[in-house]
Amino acid sequence: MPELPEVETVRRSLQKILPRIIERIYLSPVAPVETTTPAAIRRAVRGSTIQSVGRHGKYLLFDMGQDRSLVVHLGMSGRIMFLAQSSGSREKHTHLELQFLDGTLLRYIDARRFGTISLASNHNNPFLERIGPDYLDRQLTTASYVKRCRCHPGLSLKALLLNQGVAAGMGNIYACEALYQARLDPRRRVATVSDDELRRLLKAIRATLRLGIRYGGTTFRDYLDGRGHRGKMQDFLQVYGREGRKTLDGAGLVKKITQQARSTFYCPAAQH
DNA sequence: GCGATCCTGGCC
DNA sequence: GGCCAGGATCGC
Repeated sequence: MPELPEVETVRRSLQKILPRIIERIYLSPVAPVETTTPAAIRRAVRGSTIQSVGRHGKYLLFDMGQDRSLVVHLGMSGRIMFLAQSSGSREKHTHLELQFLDGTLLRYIDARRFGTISLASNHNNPFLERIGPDYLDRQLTTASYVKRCRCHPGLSLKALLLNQGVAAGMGNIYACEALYQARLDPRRRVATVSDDELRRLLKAIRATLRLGIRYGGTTFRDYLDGRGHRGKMQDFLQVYGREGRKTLDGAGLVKKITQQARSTFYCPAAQH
């Protein structure tokens, strides 16, 4: 569910309530823990202070100092909730709960369990090793982006954007939106796309992601930020979810196709 | 490169 | 009951 703008919105909402000292941790028996064990997480977390929250692509990195971070990926259905006080029982599918020294709580809820909970250090992060630079990282120059794209000549543009190894943070909604903004056909293979078009694409991607952040992300059903607020970006999408209707700006009809077993929405009249 | 797969819930 | 969903990995 959450893509870069949603994760960034969550990050910002949580940053405001930090730092806080962790007193107690609850992990559900089916918590999606990866590359480490629940016991190691309990050991690392208890008594430590969450100083700040970072983000790389769709990963949230809770910095606990001493070169240790709690890594959380929200998958398709993951949500994080900050609670000023313990209120009754935990929601169904709560997999992680941190209770802070002042009685406040942080909960990670994920029905489908496509998310990830893990531990990392600055120099050993098995997740970040696998993915490319964050799309909003200034280190990702247009020249280096074009170079990275050229490593995947056979991918369609849609698959290129969803590939987190090229650069990280795009998901299905913003990929469709960015391709519309760049006026590029999602079915085109990278090999048929010029350097100029790739530069245009990167610009469109960044503009789309920033717009998503400005509107606090896209809420279709479950997405809420750390304080329970809905996003507003769903009211500004040009193509996503508009099959058979016109693009929001009225440029043309939106068509829905399947690529990599996922829905792509685009406007054949405007994207080439 | 592409499709199946992990999992639950909501909607037709 | 079947299909779909904002993600990512694995095997062909």
